[in-house]
Amino acid sequence: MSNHSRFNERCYQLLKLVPEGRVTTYREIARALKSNAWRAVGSAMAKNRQLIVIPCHRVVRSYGSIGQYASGVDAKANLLIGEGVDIVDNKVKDLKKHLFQFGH
DNA sequence: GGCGTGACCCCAT
DNA sequence: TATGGGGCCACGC
Repeated sequence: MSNHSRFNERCYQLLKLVPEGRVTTYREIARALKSNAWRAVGSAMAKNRQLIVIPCHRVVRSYGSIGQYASGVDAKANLLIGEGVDIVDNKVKDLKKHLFQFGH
């Protein structure tokens, strides 16, 4: 385990584990890191410049709202829909169905 | 070495 | 059912 990594990078590594058609939440990532820094997780995503390598479009809010995205919420919604996630009015229709958990 | 900021969360009106 | 406000943490200046 490299606890030497920056918090941001640990978020990215976790995010890479989320497969297509699945989503996770800012809170789940923080929880997986044994932290309550959901805020910091959001900041980490915002600073992500490698949109292709790091699929931050698969991160949504706890209530299912898709939140924000560097290229706009519409792009985020379309990407998710393209992966098979049901999106209605910028919200995940059935979060429980698509939610990927890191095993806790 | 302190302070503001942000792709958030949740409860109380 | 909609909003408001307080709280949480890492990062950069």
